[in-house]
This record gives sequence, C-alpha cells and structure tokens, in this order.
Amino acid sequence: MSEDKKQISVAESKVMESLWRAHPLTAEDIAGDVTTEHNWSVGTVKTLLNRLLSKGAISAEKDGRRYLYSPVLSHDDYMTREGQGMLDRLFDGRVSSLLTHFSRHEKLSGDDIAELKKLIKELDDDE
Amino acid sequence: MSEDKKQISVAESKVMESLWRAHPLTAEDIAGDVTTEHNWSVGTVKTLLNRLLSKGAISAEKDGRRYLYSPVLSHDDYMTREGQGMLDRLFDGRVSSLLTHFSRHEKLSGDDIAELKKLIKELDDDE
DNA sequence: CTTTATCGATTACATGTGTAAACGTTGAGT
DNA sequence: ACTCAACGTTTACACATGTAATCGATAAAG
Repeated sequence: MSEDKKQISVAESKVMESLWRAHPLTAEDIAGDVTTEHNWSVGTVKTLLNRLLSKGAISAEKDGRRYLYSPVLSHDDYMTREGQGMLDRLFDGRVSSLLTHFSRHEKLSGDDIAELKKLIKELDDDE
Repeated sequence: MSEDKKQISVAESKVMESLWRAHPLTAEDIAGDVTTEHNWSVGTVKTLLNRLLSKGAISAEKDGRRYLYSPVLSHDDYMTREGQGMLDRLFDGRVSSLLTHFSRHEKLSGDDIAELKKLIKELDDDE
C-alpha cells in the first residue's frame, strides 16, 4: 500500500547517495560517509533514514542489534524522476531547451561537447 | 544589501512565469493567469507576490490604488541558477551526464537530437 | 544478575511552503 | 459626507524539512 511516489528531500538524497555508492550499510557507516561532507550528527542521519523508510525509498533488514539499509529506489530511477521534473519546470520538458540554454551561456565543458559528439554518433549508427 | 540569493519555491515560480510572459501585471492579472492552471484563490497569489517581493525576485510600483508587479530576477538567470543546481545535485554538474542518461532511456525527442546536431555544428564552426 | 553502552524510536523545534481567510484602508459612487 | 467595494497587509494553519536531543530496549560486560 505504501505509496512510493513520495518526494525525497535534498538532505535525504545525500543519504541515498551513500547507499547508492555501496550497500547494505549501517546507520553508522552512512553517518561516517556523509559526515565528511556535511556536519550532521548521527541522530540526524537516523532521522533521515527513518523518513526514507516511510517513503519506501530504502529498506532495512535486521542484523543482530542493528539494521542494514539498502536502497529500494535506484539511482537511475531517481535521476529520471527528478531530472524530468526539473526539465518540466525549467525547460518546458525539453532537453533541447536545456542544451540551448547552457550552450548560450557557455556552460558546456569540453567533456560535455565530446560526449555530445559521441552521442550523436551512437544515435546515427543506431538507426 | 538585500541578499537576493533566496530560494524561489515551485508555487512562487508559477507566479514568476506569469510575469516573465508579460509585465507589469496586477495581482488580478496574475491570479487570472495562473488560475487557468492551478486552482488558487486571489489571496494565495497575493501571498506569493509578497513572498517574492521579500525575496527581491520581483518589484512593485504603485499605480493608483493597486500595484503593478514586474520581475527582477530574469527567466534566464532563474534557469541558469536552478538548472545548474539540479545538474549539480543529480548529474554531478555535467550536462553530458544528463544527456547520456536521457539518451539511454530514450527520452530524447527528435527535436532534442536535431538541436544537438545543430549545436555541435555551431560549436565546430565557432572555433 | 546488575550496570552500562549501543541502537533504534520518539519527540522537538525552527523555518519554509501551500493555501487561504480576516482585517484595514481608501478611492468611488450616491 | 457616508457607505461599500476593491486592494493590499496581517494572521493562520498544516505539512515538509533540516537538525537534533532524549527515551527506552537490550545485548554485552563484569
């Protein structure tokens, strides 16, 4: 029943990132992981874990006294959902608009451009 | 003085969109505009306008009894800020990652691909 | 068995956001 | 001048989010 279309907040996504890098992890592991970037207490991380659990974005299995957490929502799905949302909100849902925008502002790196060319090639070869 | 790096919420951005389409506008105008999409009362729109004013995202000039609102934050700047933010959060700041992702999921439209090609061409011609 | 250290669970609290209703002021109509 | 309608301003309230502190259960240590 638990609806899993719940929004994941920015802070929560930091925890997800930790779990996407490696899992399962204990709350301690995750705290150690994110603490290198944010100055959160272990309590904070636990709150976020519980919120993610209620949102159905992660799962927990008991391992003795503690829990081991794993992602349920995949990084890929997350990127798709959020990315599409922001494309809709900012660029009328069109990747091309985003591209044009960032190009105009010279925000495309050499890497980006190389990737662009590779993509075109693949897309051309593909059909 | 007034820091204008304040975050603009989703609801607020709907009001901004109205103002980006045309300005200056009265609260009534905006309400009529956004109400076609959301079922907000005029009161709601006024709250949003005031919040946007405190955030420095719009300006208001008196016109008799009422105010005429105009954007201060440009649509372009907004897209840059928000777009960059989401790129950072989701795609490690790289447009190429986003592209690869959406390409892999076959979310690139014909338009998108055409734009891609055009861009590559321009970038090549450019240097 | 009793004390204590460890975990998760519960509670807290300020700020932001969505969504208004109520209040107050003032120009316009009578 | 007086009343009312039209505006903006103030207040409201629930839910989300960032950020913990505290409580309670229980396993480990003595």
